[in-house]
Amino acid sequence: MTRADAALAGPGASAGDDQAGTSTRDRILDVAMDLFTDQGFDGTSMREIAERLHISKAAIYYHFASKEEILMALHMRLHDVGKAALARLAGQTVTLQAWGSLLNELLDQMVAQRKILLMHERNQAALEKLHRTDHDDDHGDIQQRFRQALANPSLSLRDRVRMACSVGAVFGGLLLAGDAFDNVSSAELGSLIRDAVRDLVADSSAPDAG
Amino acid sequence: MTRADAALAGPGASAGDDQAGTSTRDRILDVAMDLFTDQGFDGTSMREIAERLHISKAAIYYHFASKEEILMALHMRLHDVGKAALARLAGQTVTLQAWGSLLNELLDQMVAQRKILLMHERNQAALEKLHRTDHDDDHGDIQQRFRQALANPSLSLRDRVRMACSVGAVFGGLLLAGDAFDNVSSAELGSLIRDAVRDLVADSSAPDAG
DNA sequence: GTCTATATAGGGATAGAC
DNA sequence: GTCTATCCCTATATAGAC
Repeated sequence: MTRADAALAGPGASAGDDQAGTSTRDRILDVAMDLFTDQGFDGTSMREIAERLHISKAAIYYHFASKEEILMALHMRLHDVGKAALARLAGQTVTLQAWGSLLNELLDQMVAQRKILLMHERNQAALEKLHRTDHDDDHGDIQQRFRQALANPSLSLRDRVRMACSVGAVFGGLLLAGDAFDNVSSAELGSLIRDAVRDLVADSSAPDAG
Repeated sequence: MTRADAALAGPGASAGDDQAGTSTRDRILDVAMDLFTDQGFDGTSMREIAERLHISKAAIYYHFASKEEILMALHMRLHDVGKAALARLAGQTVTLQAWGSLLNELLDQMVAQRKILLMHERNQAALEKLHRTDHDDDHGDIQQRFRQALANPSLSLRDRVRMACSVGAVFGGLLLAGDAFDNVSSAELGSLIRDAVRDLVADSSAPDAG
């Protein structure tokens, strides 16, 4: 019996660490995150992960039952962050203003987690497949909820487009620049993006769209 | 000898078509675009593409020498669009205002090409590998130029972040909503995104950042 | 906890008939 | 221009020794 069998049940701590990694498990996750981001999930083999850590392929299977379980563990690192915030929105209609303040609250965490955010953005296909396979998870997926809000017919089209644009703006500021903003402090980058988002969700009254 | 040998030399017309596809070659590209978007490049096999078209795997190899050549052909569909516009920026420093008007010009085309834009966003890893392999192309890559502009030290950090955010906003408005905006006309969606971008690049004078 | 095999499957690509 | 059949490689995952 391997550790991987119990891995799904109790994740323990280690979720928030970034440099982390005294444990082999965390080091596997860190390396996998980098490789999945650069080469994609399908473009990365267990052999590559093992080689970079100077361990064997089978050693990884001691910690994770499958390659997909590695991806799932990485997904959970991010998912837990937005979970609480998104729960607040359950049931109620999300206005543009509410959206802005939610984004405002989440921004610091998004800046901190931008590496894993990038991994998500670049592995949408693999992550969707994961969600289709494991439909035993009761987690209302974040993206799904997000799209529900954007489809809400009680909001004006203008506001819904603004909501989508504002999230895109955050992603753009964090991820689109490549390494151009790597030397910028998280606080400063967060502050600048915050200002930009504010301009997008500030209601200068809807002009014509309904 | 197969057609695939000549495919790299002369692409012919067919680049701008969207529903297109009387020719087998175009139908292959259309199907591949959808599958690459949904399942990822690596997650899609030649067998799947062939099956959906009710032709054989080998039939595809008559039109394309490799799977990567299909991806490259799709890449070119989008690349040609931004090429001309980006050429204007060569050499000169790109201000936030110039960035805004460039984006403004490109927006209609981006709306029209949003399907292929989404395919690009979701297959970054495969596309980068493509560019690493084929370094015989003289095309200054779009993303590369874009990141150069964002790294330009003669611009304030604030403006550079705004530039990244504004592009992200366009992507967000076009792609992040899933199918929520599918029923919206291109003209209206474009107009709403345009307004959002204007708010981001409008200079209300830089506050403190340098 | 980590190793060396190995089973098994699937993918990309080619050959050659029609 | 499309087919069938096949080659070859790499990947995931497992078995079992240490």
